[in-house]
Amino acid sequence: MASAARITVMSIQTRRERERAERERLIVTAARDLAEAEGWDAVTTRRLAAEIEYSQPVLYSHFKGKGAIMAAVAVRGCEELTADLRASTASAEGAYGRIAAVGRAYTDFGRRRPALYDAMFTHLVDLPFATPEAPAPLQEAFGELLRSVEPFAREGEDRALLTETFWAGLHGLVTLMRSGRLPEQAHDRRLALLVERFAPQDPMA
Amino acid sequence: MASAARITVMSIQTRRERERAERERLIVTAARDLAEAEGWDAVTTRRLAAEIEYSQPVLYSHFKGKGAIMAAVAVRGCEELTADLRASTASAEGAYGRIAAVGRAYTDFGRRRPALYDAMFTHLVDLPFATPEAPAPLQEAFGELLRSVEPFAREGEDRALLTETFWAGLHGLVTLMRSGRLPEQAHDRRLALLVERFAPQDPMA
DNA sequence: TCTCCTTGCTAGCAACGCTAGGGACGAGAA
DNA sequence: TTCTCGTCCCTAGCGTTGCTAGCAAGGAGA
Repeated sequence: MASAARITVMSIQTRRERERAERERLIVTAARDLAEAEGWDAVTTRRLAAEIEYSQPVLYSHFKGKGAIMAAVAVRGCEELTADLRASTASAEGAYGRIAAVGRAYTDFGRRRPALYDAMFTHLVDLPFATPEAPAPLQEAFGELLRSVEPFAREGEDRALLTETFWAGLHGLVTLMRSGRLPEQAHDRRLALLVERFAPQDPMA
Repeated sequence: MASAARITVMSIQTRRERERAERERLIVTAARDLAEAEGWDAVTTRRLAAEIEYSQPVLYSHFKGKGAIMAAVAVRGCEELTADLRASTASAEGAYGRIAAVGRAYTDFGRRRPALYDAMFTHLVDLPFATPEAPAPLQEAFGELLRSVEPFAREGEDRALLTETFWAGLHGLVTLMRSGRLPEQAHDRRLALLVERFAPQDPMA
C-alpha cells in the first residue's frame, strides 16, 4: 500500500502541475489576445483576472508581476515571428528575393500584431537579449534574419553585426510608422530603399 | 482717463501673460530635468507640482494633461537635437564626413539624453509629424538629416523618403541598444556599417 | 468702499499594480 | 468514518497614479 500511495500522490501532483501549466498558458493567451484587441493599456491585472475567471492574486502565483506576463507574451511572439519569416522565405528565390521577403514579412508582422511587437522589441521587459541565455525562440528569429542578410556581407564585415544593423533599420521603420512619425502610405518605397541599400542587386535577378 | 485705463488693463494683462508664459517654461524645464535625472516614470503630476512649487491643478491650467507636457518637452528636445546636428556638421568635410558626423551626433544624442529622446520619438505624444503642421523645430531637425543624406540619393529616388529610411536605421540602433536588445559595445561598428550602406564612399575621401 | 472675476488651493474620485490574511476544501492518518 | 493538516484561492485593502470639482482669497474696476 505504501508504494501505491506514493504513486497516487505522484499522479495527483502531476495532474496539479498539468493544470497549473494549462492555467499559465491561459493567462499568457488571454494577455496576448487582450493586448492585440485593445492595446497594452487595456491589459490590467483586474481585467486579465476576470478574463481567465480567477482572482487577481492568482496571476502573482504564476508570474512575478505584469512585466513578467508581458515577457512571456513576448517569447510566444518570437515563435510567431519566426514562423512568419520562415514562411516568407519558402517561396523566395535568390538571395535578393530572400532578404526582400524577410524585410516584408518582418514589417508586416510589426504592423499586423502591434501589441505583440511592442512587448517583444519596444517595451522594457527583462529578457536577456543578445546573449547565450536569450530565449530560444528569440535566437531562432534572429537566425532567420541572419540567414537572409549574410550573403550580402562584404569582406571583413561581421555577419552578425550587419544583421543587427539591418534589423535596426526594419525596427526603425516599424516603430516610427506605428507611432505616427512616418506616414504609412510610403512604407513600401522606404522598405525597398532599405533592402536596396543592404542588398545592392538587380531587383530582377 | 478712459484710454489710460484701457492702457493700464492692457499692461496688466501683458504682465500676466508674461508671467504665465514664464511659469509654463518652468513646468517644461522641470519636467525635462526630472525625466532626464530619473526617467519618465518619476515624472508624476504631484512630483512636478512640488518641483515648481505650485499645486497640481495648476499644471492642468497650462496643459491638457501629462501627455501634453511630454509633447512640449519633446518640441524643446528637437531644438537641442537640431543644434547638436548642426554643430556636428560644422567641422565635417565632404559628403561622407557629413553623413557620418550626423549619424554619430544623432545616436549620441539618443544615448546622452534618453528621456528626451523617448519623448520625441518613442512615446505616443499627439504631435503632428511628417505634415506641414509639424512643429518647426521638428522640421528643422529633419532638414539637417536631409541635407546630409540627399547627396547620396540615386536617380529616381525620393530624397525625403531616403532620409526617412536612414533616420529609421539610426532610430532602430538607438532604441534597440537603449532597451538592451543590442549590446552597447559594438555600437560604433554598427553605425559605421549603416553609414557605409547609405553612403558607399571611400571613408578616406 | 463695494462687487465681481480671476486664480490657485484643498480634497477627493476612479483605477492602477500588488499584497496580507483568512476561509474552504481535499489528502492522508487513525 | 472522522480528524487533522496543508494547500489553494478569494476578499479586502494599501499606496500611488492622472485628473477634477468646488471653494476661498485677492486684486481690478465702478
